Amino acid sequence: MPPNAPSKKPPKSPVWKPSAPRVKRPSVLNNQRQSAKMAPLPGPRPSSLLDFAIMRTSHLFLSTLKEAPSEAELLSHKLMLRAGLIKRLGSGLYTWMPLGLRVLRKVESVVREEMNKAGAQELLMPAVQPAELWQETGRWDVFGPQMLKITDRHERNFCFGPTHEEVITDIARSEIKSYKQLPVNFYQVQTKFRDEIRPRFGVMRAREFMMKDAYSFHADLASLQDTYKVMYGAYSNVFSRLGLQFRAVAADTGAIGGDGSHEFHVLADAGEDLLAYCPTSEFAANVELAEALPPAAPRAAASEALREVDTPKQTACEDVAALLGIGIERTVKAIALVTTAGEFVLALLRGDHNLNEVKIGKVDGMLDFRFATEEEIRSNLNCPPGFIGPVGINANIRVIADRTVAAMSDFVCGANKPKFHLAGVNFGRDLPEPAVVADIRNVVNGDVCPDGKGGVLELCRGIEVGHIFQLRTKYSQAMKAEFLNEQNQLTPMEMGCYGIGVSRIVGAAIEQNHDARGIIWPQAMAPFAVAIVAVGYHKSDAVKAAAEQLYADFSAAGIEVLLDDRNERPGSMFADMELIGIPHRITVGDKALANGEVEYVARRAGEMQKIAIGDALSFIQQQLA
RNA sequence: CGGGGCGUAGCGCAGUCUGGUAGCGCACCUGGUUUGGGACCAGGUGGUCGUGAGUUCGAAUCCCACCGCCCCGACCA
Repeated sequence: MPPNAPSKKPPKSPVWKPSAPRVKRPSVLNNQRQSAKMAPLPGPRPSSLLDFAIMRTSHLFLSTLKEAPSEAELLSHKLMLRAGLIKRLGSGLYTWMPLGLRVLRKVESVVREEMNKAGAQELLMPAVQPAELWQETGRWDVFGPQMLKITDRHERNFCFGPTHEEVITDIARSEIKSYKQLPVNFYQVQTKFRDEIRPRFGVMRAREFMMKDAYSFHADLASLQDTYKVMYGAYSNVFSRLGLQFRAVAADTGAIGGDGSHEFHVLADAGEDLLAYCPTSEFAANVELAEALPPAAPRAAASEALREVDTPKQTACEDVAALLGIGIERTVKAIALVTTAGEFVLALLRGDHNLNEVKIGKVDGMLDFRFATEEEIRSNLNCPPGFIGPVGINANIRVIADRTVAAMSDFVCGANKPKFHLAGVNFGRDLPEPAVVADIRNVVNGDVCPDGKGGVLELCRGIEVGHIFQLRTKYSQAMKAEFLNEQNQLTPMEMGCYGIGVSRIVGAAIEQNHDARGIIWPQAMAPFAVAIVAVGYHKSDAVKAAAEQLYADFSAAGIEVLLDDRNERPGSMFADMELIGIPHRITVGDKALANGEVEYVARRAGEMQKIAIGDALSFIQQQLA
């Protein structure tokens, strides 16, 4: 405690309590301390928030690292830590340092502009929400451990908001009484908290994160669909403006059905979602949902005789195929599953295909299935795993065949006999036709696109950065958010909700835009548009004067510029500017200056070119246009 | 929560097996020499070795418990 701290305890329950009570100091003292610290800075420096666009490295809090902390695995996470954008406080909790916050604000502002343009209105709801609202919709219990529940001094229950449907619906029901007030679309940019099972990848899967969430209210479904389309467009604009490669994909609409939900993914190899898309059409879907069409050609007639083949050690389809010298697409694998009702089921897939658990879950009775244990396989088929197949099994074991398998003939599968497989197997002759034929596999590269336009699917990975959803009346009914329509009837409002992971976008953008030297910011989210590196600033008056002049000119032109005026070696300055990803760099040095020139390097292209110093401003303006 | 790994200076690591004055590189501070791709020399600052409890004359090191973090699986912006 400072010597002049009050000896009296603060009052017990003050209306307002400063976190560190101390006697008021003359403000002059503070100013003196500040100016004493900051006075030695050369040249003009930012004196207020109005000068936000103007910055120099001798003033900016920059903390770069040569080595990434071991906590980070993912490249974007490492780079964010090395560039000093973020700092970890706890698992899934990050401080946005000044440089990082500039980036986050850039993303926010693009999002705000597009939301406003789309007719949404910004508001700000509390981060902490009373339990009662969540109990109304039943989600207090349903949301589960992902929700951070807290208790106040009166033992009342609250949560730190993981999302805001309940709060916004509460607002709507108390404010909106008439169809004349509809439609309306509210949004906010808020800190959310979701107690993730396993936070990882830095800000890409943090527990506390920044999200833009919008909620629209409508008198009817047509109006909801209109706004949904507008928001779809707004989201596309946001990600385009941010300079990201992205894809909107059809998402699971669950019980609601219809064309009601899309996810927006930034394409990146490190993405957690696998996507299928068609390069020649608009089709794109999460692999969990992408339909695998039945083969175009009907099943060929049987041409081989059924025979047993020796497969002493071959349990995997690819090994069996290799042993027999046939393609793996001639093999069929059987996967043993057990339903919650205890039914033992065989799922048949082509050897090179993989089971899609979401799809098979939609087959009758297969909701909440699990994989059979080795004991269950042995007792039902009298055979160890690795050699099981659909031939000669007990007639009451249900066989679910993938569409592809159902169209196969003369295939190879397990013989239900250790160390043997069967070849030349044919449905209808060697075993009954399968009880169920369904789409139960993941699509693969080269599958025919299900939109019927003749394209062929490709797979890629994506990071989900946005999700739009037609909620319909789920919340408005539960919470009685009703209005009077033109016929004077009380009607629940149609609702839509639209989320963007603002902080996640920063990580996703780096994942998509980096090289060995560091981050390469897309223009729209760069913390600074231009870096001026002054080589020999503290040694050469000419360099100093030229760099300061450019800095002043750029600033006056409204360009966000970072002047590197440190007394560092050039290598360090270049390395720092590259690590933090400034898209354009002007180098001012004695050599080029002697010819009246400066050097320009684009962060991405990396090739240096000389520019007359008088042309620097217009040249950069051209680059930024 | 299950399986694996790690906690030693701001960051990266050695030391732990076999107990005996806590080390290296980077960063930071002072002085000097340097200055177009992360300089060099000299001198320095900084660690109750994650926490607690034990064993021991003596614990970073051995024993026990706890906490935290990271990686692999089920959640999602």
